[in-house]
Amino acid sequence: MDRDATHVSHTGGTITHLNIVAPERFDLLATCASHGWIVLPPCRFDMGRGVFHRTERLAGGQVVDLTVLQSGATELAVTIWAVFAPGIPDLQNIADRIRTMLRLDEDLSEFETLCEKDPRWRARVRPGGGRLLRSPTVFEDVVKTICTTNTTWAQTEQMTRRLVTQLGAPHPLGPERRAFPTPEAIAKFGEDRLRKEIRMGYRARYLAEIAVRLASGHLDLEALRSPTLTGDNVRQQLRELPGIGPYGAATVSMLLGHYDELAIDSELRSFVATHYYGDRPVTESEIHAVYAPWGKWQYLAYWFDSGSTET
DNA sequence: TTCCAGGGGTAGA
DNA sequence: TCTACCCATGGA
Repeated sequence: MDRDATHVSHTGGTITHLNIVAPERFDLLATCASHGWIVLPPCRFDMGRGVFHRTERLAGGQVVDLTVLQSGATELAVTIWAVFAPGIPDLQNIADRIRTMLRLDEDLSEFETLCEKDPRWRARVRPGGGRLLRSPTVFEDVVKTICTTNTTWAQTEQMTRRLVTQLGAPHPLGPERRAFPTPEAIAKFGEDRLRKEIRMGYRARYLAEIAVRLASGHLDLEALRSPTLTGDNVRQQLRELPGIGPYGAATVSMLLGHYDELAIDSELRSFVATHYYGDRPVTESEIHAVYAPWGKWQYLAYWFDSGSTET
């Protein structure tokens, strides 16, 4: 938390305000529009008002609704809707999650300097660009990534929506707003119901196994945030998860801030073929050749090259 | 019907 | 390391 919070009580609940300091050149709209995750629950975005919404289940189990608005060049105004008065640990917990989701602590100055050298890229990377939206937990990013494999984006949305609607903890003042399900909730639900009710297909087995390993304490995905780990270290550990292959590992490691490897999927393959190889089929080495000059920033470079603001 | 979508696991060479 | 095949689901 960056400043003292204030809160007022009202019928049935409390509203607490919290200010968070953002880095220079931060742009909430650019960050929210940067990744398809913005349309997957529990994320919501009010484009007209520029307000980012999340429903979060805090460490103590209470569910809160959050709205984030950019109130100044380097200031974010957070409003917390709850049925209790959040204490200091709760506010710290909420601030940490927002900082993680919006990558407020990531140093992108080297990438920005590289973009500044080329007018083409300077125009492409909008002010505040580069901070790609992610989830507050590695678990949520892993689950959502598995939901993107070998399926359409529409089905990814449907699977995620059913997971949150059926398994997410509801907000006490509005049960239509739910947090992302915990590993415990998914483990308890079980593989069979994930397949039949969430319609995850063969992904049900992968998700059930990961949830059970997390819930039983045999797996700690948050440890992957350790700054001592390299991108290769992170991807190697992710590859040990069922359902996470080369694409999934590169996607999640990118979300963890390692941009040194491309996640090659049908989308990237198609983009590179169209824009660099006259629309003919391309090999992986031809794809790598396009972005290799960007070194440790190559995935981020691809992201802006493709103008990825997809939904 | 058949194909395939922001792939992954496995067997066999 | 590379290839072929299978895996659930649902839209075109």
